[in-house]
Amino acid sequence: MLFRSIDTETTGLDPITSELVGISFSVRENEAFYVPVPADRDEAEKLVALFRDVIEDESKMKIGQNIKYDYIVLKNYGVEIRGDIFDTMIAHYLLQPEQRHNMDYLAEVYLKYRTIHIEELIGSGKKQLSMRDVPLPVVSEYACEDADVTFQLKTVFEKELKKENLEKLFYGIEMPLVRVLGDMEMEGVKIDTNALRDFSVILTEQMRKIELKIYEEAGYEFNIGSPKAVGEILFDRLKLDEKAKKTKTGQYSTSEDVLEKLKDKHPVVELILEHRGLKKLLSTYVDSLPTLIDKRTGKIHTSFNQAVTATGRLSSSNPNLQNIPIRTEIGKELRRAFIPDEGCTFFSADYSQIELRLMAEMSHDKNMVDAFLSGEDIHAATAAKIYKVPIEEVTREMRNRAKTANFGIIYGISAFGLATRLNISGKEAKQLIEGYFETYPGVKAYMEKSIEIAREKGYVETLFGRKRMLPDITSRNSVVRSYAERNAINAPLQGTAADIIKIAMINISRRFHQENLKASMILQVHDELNFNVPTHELDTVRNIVIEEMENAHKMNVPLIAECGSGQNWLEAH
DNA sequence: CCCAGCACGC
DNA sequence: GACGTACGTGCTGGGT
Repeated sequence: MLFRSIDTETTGLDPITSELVGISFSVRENEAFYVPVPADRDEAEKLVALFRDVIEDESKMKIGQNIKYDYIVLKNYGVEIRGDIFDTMIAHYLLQPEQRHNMDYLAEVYLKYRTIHIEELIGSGKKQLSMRDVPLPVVSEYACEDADVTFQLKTVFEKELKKENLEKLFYGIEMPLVRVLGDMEMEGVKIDTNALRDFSVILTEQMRKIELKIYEEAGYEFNIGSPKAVGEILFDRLKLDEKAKKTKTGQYSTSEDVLEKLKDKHPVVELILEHRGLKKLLSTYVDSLPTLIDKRTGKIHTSFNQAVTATGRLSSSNPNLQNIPIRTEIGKELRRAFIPDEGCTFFSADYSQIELRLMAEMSHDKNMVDAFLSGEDIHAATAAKIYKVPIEEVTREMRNRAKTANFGIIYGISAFGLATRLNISGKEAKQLIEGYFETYPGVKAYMEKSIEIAREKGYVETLFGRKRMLPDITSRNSVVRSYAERNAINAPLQGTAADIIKIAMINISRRFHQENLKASMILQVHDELNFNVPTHELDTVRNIVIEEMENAHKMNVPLIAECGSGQNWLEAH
């Protein structure tokens, strides 16, 4: 056989820390083998090594359900899954991005077969067993079933991928990316725990001071962390707004934009906002990141999920390293704690305006294409054209409005939405949009065409054929329909940007190996890549990364990548 | 254990 | 008249 499915049973969910319990294989339908792995680490590695020829055979395709997991676990035991791979989870993600992709579901839908669910073996909740405590015949049956089902799903999905024209995207981008992501996760990111400890002390002190001030100003003590309590204080007791906005559950809304507008009415409002910001910073990042450092590697290992988002982007979890603060002065300080290894430099590169460039590229709008070709500041150039002034005479206000309009366009704008964003009247917003479409008529046509395509086919596509289904595009409910229409505009742009950076990641990883570099890619944040680079390799790495990012896909509108380096993420950005 | 509300990123 | 800008993850409070 030219391919085989493989599945590992382990002691947990995290591939970095979990230990192998067994490995199952299948090479034909309705047949599978299970190899139990001893708990003793040395014994285990010896046993796994016996399967090196099978697992590392370049000529055999390896089939797996979420095979990045098995790749990481096995690599920790000294063997590396090589050869082409076929991930059934990701295959289904390309076929039905917004459905579920777990094996139990896939087996029921595509094979009409109900699998043994893991909870039936190890239970769930607090009193969950380890897979190691499950009797051999039971775990063997379960593991073999998984390998068999995965094998059978591959037969179904390879045909579907072909039928849906998704083969290039699957075999050319998503599958090569699996190992790249696995390597990134294993590499991890180093954290300066001393810096975080100091930062925590400062933030906690500040928060305590603000807390006391809040009680003083409000005249009451209440739970500042409870939106319900905050709403009652602001609106029932202090009566800051007679017709306060309520959430759908009937509670007062105390969201940032609501509080922002109440700032002038009472000094407590700004203090509450500050308190919230600090609390978020502490609980989500400063105090929690150190607890997530892996004892063995001394680093943080996120997991990059390749089958979650509706558009093709990656997501990051446990912890999410794609939402580390950058906007506020105090928040961005956190990035000082993300550091390179000894003797290394933190290197960061990001695409400049990739989604707007793709709007220019895909719409062929002459004015927008020219603006990018001439290398102008795109927001200033947009403002100059809308307000019909020379680019030198564009004010900050004009540029800011044009910038918001540019962002709005990518998301599928409405006049009301733009008005709220810019705090201007509906009429002014409408005029701004009209000016925008006069400036970029091709963009307007492209947006209409995207919606038209969605109506005709029921889905939209990226440049690389990634689909997003939009059944709601014909809904009689205008709210539901408008939502689908915005997705019809946004998904091809956001999704194509995701495809392009994935290509860049694969090519960068290949170049690093080819050129025997010790540098490693460690993070992806949608349009940004971060690296841990031995300092003497910095010039080489910079050239490779910029070259591969800018040439990931040949376009008429140039793709530009900008970069920086330093002793931490903040300095590099 | 689950959901709502909120806040962080792109 | 309501709705009102895409895509995510994590924490806390508060209900069951």
